[in-house]
Amino acid sequence: MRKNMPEIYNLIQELSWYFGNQGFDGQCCGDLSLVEFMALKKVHKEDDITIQEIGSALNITKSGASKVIDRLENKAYVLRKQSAADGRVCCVAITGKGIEAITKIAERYTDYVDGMLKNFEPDAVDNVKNVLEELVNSVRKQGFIKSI
Amino acid sequence: MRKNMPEIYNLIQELSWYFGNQGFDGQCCGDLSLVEFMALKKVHKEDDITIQEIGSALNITKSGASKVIDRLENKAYVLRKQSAADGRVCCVAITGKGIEAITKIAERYTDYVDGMLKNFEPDAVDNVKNVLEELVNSVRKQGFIKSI
DNA sequence: CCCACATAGTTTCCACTGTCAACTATTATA
DNA sequence: TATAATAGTTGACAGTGGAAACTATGTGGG
Repeated sequence: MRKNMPEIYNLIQELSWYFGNQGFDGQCCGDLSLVEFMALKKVHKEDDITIQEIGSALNITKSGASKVIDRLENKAYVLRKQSAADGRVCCVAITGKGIEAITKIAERYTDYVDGMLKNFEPDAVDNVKNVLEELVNSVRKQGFIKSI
Repeated sequence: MRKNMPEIYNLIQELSWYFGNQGFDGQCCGDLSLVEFMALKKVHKEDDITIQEIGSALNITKSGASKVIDRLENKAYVLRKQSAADGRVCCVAITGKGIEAITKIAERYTDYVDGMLKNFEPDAVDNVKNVLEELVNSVRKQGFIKSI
């Protein structure tokens, strides 16, 4: 095992706790839970995304994904429409209200991050961004941690 | 709003998703959920910690914390004992089995992190560690994100 | 062209979680 | 000593996601 790895793991896990479900009392903003918000972000980034794609992006089953989308649809943040190419496929699209919600929440988080880094020099901020980009690239490449 | 903040926030959130509850299908290792594991880590770091301290460290209610400790105690990973100084206070201590479990899980995560960083030069690894330390110090200072 | 099979999504049943509020037990205070 | 404050537990409850069965649509071999 290489040097520093246990420390790095502990640091990532602690940081993640603050940005995870427990970080904000179950509601990330208004009426959205964290999964709902993450799913909404996916839909925002990739319009006409399918249920399964959402599920695998978030590491939940298609059954779970279907329910997350149910909730988002009930709140009028997304719309389901049948794919023209394949009648089985359900294309999910974000609504104006959805974009509004996502924007507001992202602002709130960004404020929080801004507060975190308020004493960082511009160079240090750039370095933070670069490190995080490299870490995120790595986790994307590795995929989710497999449970035993 | 300063430059890079939205990007940094998005990167942290994506990274956190991989290390959060969804990152490993609800079970982080063997028979522990993520909250249970985080609570166990707290107990390990600070022996004779109280229920409320665990709750506030993890941002859950004392009721929730009590149940997490219930589960850990049923699995024989921790022990409850009454405080000698104050009969109301419940000191929680980790057992040998608990230490074993925590060690095994930490190893698994550390392997994963090691895989993430396998192509990083030693200097880059040090830089990652420093950045994460600074970020964690910042979140500790700011505390949990308040929901609206 | 039809039937078997594959695939996308939904639904039902279920177990797990954490909160709220009420409760018990203990300690502090006036 | 009576009252209030505090630590922790418990019961009722709602939210959540998984497994498996189900529906509906598409595909391919005969």
